[in-house]
Parts: sequence; C-alpha cells; structure tokens
Amino acid sequence: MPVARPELSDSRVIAHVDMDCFYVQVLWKTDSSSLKVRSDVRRQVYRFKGMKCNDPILANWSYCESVVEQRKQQSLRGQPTAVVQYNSWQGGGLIAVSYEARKFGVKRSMRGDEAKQVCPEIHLVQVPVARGKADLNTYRNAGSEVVSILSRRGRCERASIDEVYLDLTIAAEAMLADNPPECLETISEDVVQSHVLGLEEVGSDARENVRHWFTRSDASRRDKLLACGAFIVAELRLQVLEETEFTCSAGIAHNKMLAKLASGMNKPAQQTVVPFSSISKLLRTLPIKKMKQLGGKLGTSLQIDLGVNTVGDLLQFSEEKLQEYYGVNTG
DNA sequence: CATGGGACCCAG
DNA sequence: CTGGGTCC
Repeated sequence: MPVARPELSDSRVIAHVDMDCFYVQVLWKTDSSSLKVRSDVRRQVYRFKGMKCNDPILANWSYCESVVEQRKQQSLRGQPTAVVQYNSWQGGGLIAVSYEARKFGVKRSMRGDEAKQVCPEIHLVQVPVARGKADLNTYRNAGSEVVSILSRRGRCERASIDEVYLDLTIAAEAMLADNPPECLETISEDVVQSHVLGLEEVGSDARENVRHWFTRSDASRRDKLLACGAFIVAELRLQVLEETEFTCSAGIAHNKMLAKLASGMNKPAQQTVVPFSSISKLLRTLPIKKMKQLGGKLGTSLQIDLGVNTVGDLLQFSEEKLQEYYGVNTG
C-alpha cells in the first residue's frame, strides 16, 4: 500500500529556503561561468550588432541582447528590474520581478510591454537562449552555489531552481546539547529579527518577545530545537549573502509543508519560525488553496465538491473518505 | 499559440 | 505507459 504520510509526533527541524526574486538577483552578480561566456562572445556581439548574423549561436537576436544587457548588472541593484523570456511577442513574458518593480504593480506573467506601461523606467533583461529555448542554466548553477553552502549544516533537497529544503535535525540537536541559546550571552540581531508565529505581537516590543522566546529555559524540547534551527538558518543566510551576494527568505518548522508555508510569510530577506503550539491555530483558518498541491483543480474540487475552505474543515473527513474521492495517494 | 517549459507525481 | 495536474 502506498503511504505518503509523515510520521506522527515529529520533532525534526526542517527549513525551507526560498531565494528572493532569484533571476533578478543573479543579474546583479558576476559569476565566473557567465563571465567566461560573456568575454567569449562580447567582441562578436559588438561586431554583429545591427547586422545580419550567420553564426548559429549568435543568430538569435535575443541572445545577443541578453549578453549586452548583462553588462549592466551592477548598476541594476536597487532599480526596478524584471527578467523576461522571449521578447518577440509583446515584449516577452516576465519570469522574475525585483521588489522595486513590484511597487509599481509589475507582476510575474505580465508581458514586457505591459510592464513598461505601469513602470516606464523598468529594466527588462532577457534570459539567454540556446537552441531556440530559454536557457536557465545560469540560474541553475547559481542555485547550486547556494545549495553547497546550505549543505554544510544538513542534508539538502532541491525543490526547484530557487528553493531548497534543509534537514537541520542533527545540527539542531547538537547545538542544543553543546551550546543552547539559553546559555548565550548575546544573540545576534539576525536571529532576533526572526518572526515567530503565535507570539503576541503587541506594539510594545516584538524584538524583546522574540529574544525571550529564543532564550527561555523552560521551553519545550521541540521549541528549543526550532530555536536552534532558526539560529543555524540565520547563520547560513548570512553566509549565503557574504559568499554569493544573494538574499533569501526561510521558514523553520517541524516538517516540509509548514516550512514551505512559513518561508513565504515574510519576504524578502526574512525568516519565520512555526512552533508546534502555533500549528493548529495557523491551519484551522488557512485557506486550503494556500497549501502546496492544493492551489489548482484539486483545491477547487475540495471547495466545491466537499465544501472544504480551510485546512481545519478538512478534519471532518476521514482519510478513507478522501481516498474514495481522490484515490489512495492523493486522498 | 500567447505564461513557457520542464520536472515530477498520480490515476487509470 | 499515457494523459492530466501542479509547481516554479
């Protein structure tokens, strides 16, 4: 029988790391492989610009443009920018949008022309093209740099080009045994800036609440493990920033689903912890469509056919009942 | 044609 | 295996 159920009573420490508008960030950076390509081709680009181009590699004008555009990279920091693929039809499709551009209402999956209308000063940069297709290898390689840093502290699972799950259970247990947060004299600002779900965020001093949560000696073992995990993730995110210039956001929780949910709650360049005690409150009212796997037709079917709107509503249905509707695994 | 394409999972 | 769904 297929089983797709997590273990009961789970105290793993799982992080989900999500790069902020990753394709845009990659433009800001100069990595060695793209430099090599650029210096190879730069001379020819200038030679071919405005002419008929017979070289099969350079024949695609989009590629020439993208090579030229990449030279602007450093100056694009802090400016409204989007990465587009295929510029020939209505300016190409946006696949990443900088936070500066988002302020103007520029959205992913707009066309380049559309983005120019709402944000005339936006910089549109094309992804490289190889064999007539968008070539994402530059971004894939940049993602690998991040994975190599994250894997210093735990096992990594690449979830996509710009997302990684990290199992920090072992590292958190070790930290709890050797050097628990409650014994630390000072706690770095990066850690205190974490968001912890379920903490009363009264206007007075959220910082002090977080600091207290991290250092309380009477916390449950689960909470202490998550606190250690959040420490480690804060360190890792700093190392990623120092070594790659990339910022990312992260969620820290007891399983992948919750870590993924949390990483998207505070962006960019922030991290969010989901303590065990906050889970039921969080899920009871969470719209089902926000959960991974339920954003499409399955989620719609849950709403329309079963009247399930929140994760809490789902509890009224037995596993067997759901399997009747959707099959053994999906159910 | 007009969000594009690839990776992965599942049901039948 | 194919065809459909989902994600980025």
